[in-house]
Order: sequence, then structure tokens, then C-alpha cells
Amino acid sequence: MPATRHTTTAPVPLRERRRAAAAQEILDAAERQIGEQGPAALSLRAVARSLGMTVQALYHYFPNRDALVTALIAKAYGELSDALQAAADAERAAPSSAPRLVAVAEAYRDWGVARPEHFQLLYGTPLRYYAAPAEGPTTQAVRRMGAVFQRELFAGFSPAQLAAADVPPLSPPYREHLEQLPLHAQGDLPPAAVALFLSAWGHVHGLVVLEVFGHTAYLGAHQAEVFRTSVRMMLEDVHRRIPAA
Amino acid sequence: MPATRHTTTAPVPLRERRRAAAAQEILDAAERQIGEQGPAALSLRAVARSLGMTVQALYHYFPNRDALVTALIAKAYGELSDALQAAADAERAAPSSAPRLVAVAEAYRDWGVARPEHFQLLYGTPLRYYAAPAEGPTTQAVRRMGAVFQRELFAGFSPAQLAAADVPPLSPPYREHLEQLPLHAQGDLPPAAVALFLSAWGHVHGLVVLEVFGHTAYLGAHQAEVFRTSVRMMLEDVHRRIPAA
DNA sequence: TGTACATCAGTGAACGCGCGTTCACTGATGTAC
DNA sequence: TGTACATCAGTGAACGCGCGTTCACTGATGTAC
Repeated sequence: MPATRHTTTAPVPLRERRRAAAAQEILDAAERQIGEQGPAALSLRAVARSLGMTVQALYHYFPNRDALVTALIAKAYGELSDALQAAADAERAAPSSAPRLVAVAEAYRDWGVARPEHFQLLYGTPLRYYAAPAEGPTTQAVRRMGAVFQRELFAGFSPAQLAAADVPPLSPPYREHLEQLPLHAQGDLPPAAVALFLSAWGHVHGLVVLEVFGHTAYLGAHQAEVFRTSVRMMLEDVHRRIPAA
Repeated sequence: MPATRHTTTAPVPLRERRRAAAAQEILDAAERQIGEQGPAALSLRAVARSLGMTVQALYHYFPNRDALVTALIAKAYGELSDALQAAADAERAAPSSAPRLVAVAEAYRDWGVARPEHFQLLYGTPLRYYAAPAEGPTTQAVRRMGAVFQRELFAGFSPAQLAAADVPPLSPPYREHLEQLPLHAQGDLPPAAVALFLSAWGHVHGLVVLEVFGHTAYLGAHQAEVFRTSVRMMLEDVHRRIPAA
């Protein structure tokens, strides 16, 4: 990288800034298209059309369709995880009567309900089978999301309490696997707590995915209450498994 | 309908039988194709090709692609719900140490893990937005599935006990909605129990959908244990909310 | 400050593909008399 | 039992569509001297 770059006099070359702006514009247009037609209908040609360009121009910014989709997924995960963080922060700044975890879970649901097509992009039928891009912005955002959720799920409990949580016996290899998992951003969680977290996350996700994908339409306008009730019970049940200090 | 049909002498006209057999063959081929490429890749032309026919012939059996997909969804739901029922029956015939509900939940997971593409057909990105075909074979199978799950979830508890379950207060309109829900196949469930059931179902579904769609790949071979542990806790938690007789 | 040059965003034209669906037909097969 | 006929599964040909991707190009724009 040339020494002239990123100095105080010439922060980012003009061309690079424009290029980044154009790429951003493409991403936004693609995001808009997903919001209108769903992720399956995303097409380079349609994106280009909506920007008043020809398709070929897009190839100056993304090597192919898959790369664009990958960028969109990363962006959506980032936004979702920002939403969770924002909900936690808002509750912390102006607490309501409900536990913060409920606010975080509701932020997750709200995001999905408000942007079902984007939620589908993240959690619907995989568009192709990733070889799991080991360490990208996506996994980072997922971890961030998990960290927020975890923090609020276990807020107020010490590591010692968490380690003594009442969970069914875990097999030794499973315990070991959980122990060396880079899952937890903020200090390691004991295996018992990880087991609780995984269960709770699956629980919340399941409730949201069923609703967003239309499988609980028969509940009509009560879906918000179903969710809230379930999450409250879940939180009580988890806390009941953690011994008093 | 002609009087000659369905009598003892001429049960079902030959032509009709052949027609039904051909339709079945098409469904099977389509199912096979989904199993290989996933639901999104399903194409009439490919199905016809795999049967050694031309595409147009399919139009003698299904008015269009959507009709074929609908039939496939109904079939898959039927199979999944059969699997749950079979698991419950098997446990009843030869009980293991675990509660029957665990077996039922595991049947759900097993089906999804064994046939991820079919699971995607049912629970992935909706291929199109149904106006929810009010009362078809699909909703029937879904209800059947829910009934099996419910029966085992609440096995051993009386309606009075279920009615007294410890759940957060439900708003009056929500209670009312739940009361008149044709959800429960076998006698009505009190609202508190329905709330527990909805939460539990979401929980189990969430765990399975995360695994089948590859979001918990980092758990490696331990996913079966994660699931089993979570379901056991869930069952304990639900039962803890139902008062003793 | 002025000029020659390299960069690169965007275009026009084209490729080959597979898709769902329609139409007019043919020919085997089961049916009614 | 034999024959004429209606049914209908399957075909050949064709439609129009939108897609991702490649190639050789042009012309504006920022850069280096």
C-alpha cells in the first residue's frame, strides 16, 4: 500500500471514495429489491435497471451475483445485531418494567416482522450451501447478536452461579466442546450456561421464525402477545435453573 | 357422480387408476428432485425429463407448477406428521426411559435432519405467499402433528390441572381467541395450556430449524445432544408450571 | 499552471441457458352398442 | 363377440421471458509530471 494513503493530508483518495459510494448505492438498491420481491427474486439485471445502469457495470463492483448476496447477508446481520444492541441500550437508559432480555427478544421479533424478506434472507432457505465463510463480517455480527442476548439472559448472575446451573448431565465430550467454543464474547461461560443459552436462543428464534414465515397466522393479531408471554416464561424458567448467590 | 362407480363390481375405473398412478409417479419424481436440488430448483421440465416424458404431458395431471408444489407440500406435511405419530406409537409399545414427548420431538428433528430439502420446502422461505388455503390436506396434517405433540406434552395431566397452569396473565381478548381456536384435536385445551403449547412448539421448531438450516454448524456432532438436552429442560419447565393433582 | 497519460466506470452487442405455458396434433386404449 | 367411437395421455413445435456472464470498446476524470 502506497505511503501517501491514509495520511492526514490525503485521507482517502477521491476515486476510492466514489467507488465506495457507488458500491453502497448498489447494495442499497439490492436491499430495496429484496424488500419488495424477496431474496429469491434478487437479480443483477433488476438492480442495475433500478439504478439506471446496465448490468455489466455492476461487475466493476462485485465479481458476480454470489458476492453481492454475501455482502447483503453481512449487511442484514449487521443491522439486526445493531437493533438488538440498540434495544438493550435503550432499556438500560430508560428501564421499563420488563426485564431487558424481553426488550432484546422483542427487538429480534420486531426486526423480523418489519422486514420479513430480509429475515428470510438470513434465516430462510439457504440460497446456496456455504462452506461457512469461517471468519467474516457475518459470523462477527452473529456473535455480536449472541453476546447481547447472552448478557441480558444472564444479567445479575455470577460465573459461579452460572456454572452451578441446573441442567441435565452433559456428556464429557460435549462439555469439552462447549468449553473451547469462541462463542462468548465477554468472558467464558461455563458449559451449563452455554446449554441454557443455546436452548433459549433456539426458543426465541423458533417463535419468530414461525410467525414471520406465516405458520402462526391463525393467531391473528395476538402474535405479539404469544411471543411476549413465551419469552417471559422462558426467562423465568432459565432463571429458575440458576441457584441463588 | 355416476351410480356405477365405487360399487363392488367396478371399484375404480381402470383409466382413473392409471391416471392416479401416473400422477403419483410425477409426485414421486418431483419429490426426488427436491431431495437432490432443494425446493427452489424444482422445475417441471426437469421432472418430465427424469420420467422420460415431455413437459407438456405434465399439464394433463397438474394445471401448473404451483399446483404441483402445493401437492408436494401437502405430501411432505403428511409424511412428517406420520413420523411423529409413529414415534409416539413406538414409544407407547416399547417405552424407553425418556418421556414420550422427547421421542416425538426427536422424530421431528430426525425428519428434518434426514431430509433437509423437504424440511426447507415446509419451513423455509415461502415460495409464494399463500392466502392460507383455509382447510386443505396441509392444515389437516399440521393439526395432526400439533395434536400428537400436545398429547405427549400434557400426558398425565387433567383439564383442571392444565387450566390452573402457571402462565403470565393473558389479556382477555387473547384468552377468548385461544378458547375458540380449533387448534386442539382432542377436546379443548384451556388457554393457559395453549399458551404453554405454543411456546413449546416454537421452542422445538426453533432448535430444529437452526440446525437444519446450518446456523449451529459450529456445534458439530453435538447437535443431537444440544437438542435432547434442550427438549428435556423444556419438558421439565412446562411440567413445573402445571400444579400437582 | 498546463498538458500528456493512465485509470476505470460504464456501454453495446452478444452468448447460451432453462424456464413455464399454449396449441394443434396423433394414436393407443378403453367403452358403448 | 365385433365394431365404431369417444376419450385422453403424450408429442412436436413454438412463444416470449429474464437470467448471469463475457468481450471489446469509449470517453470522462483524476493524476503525475
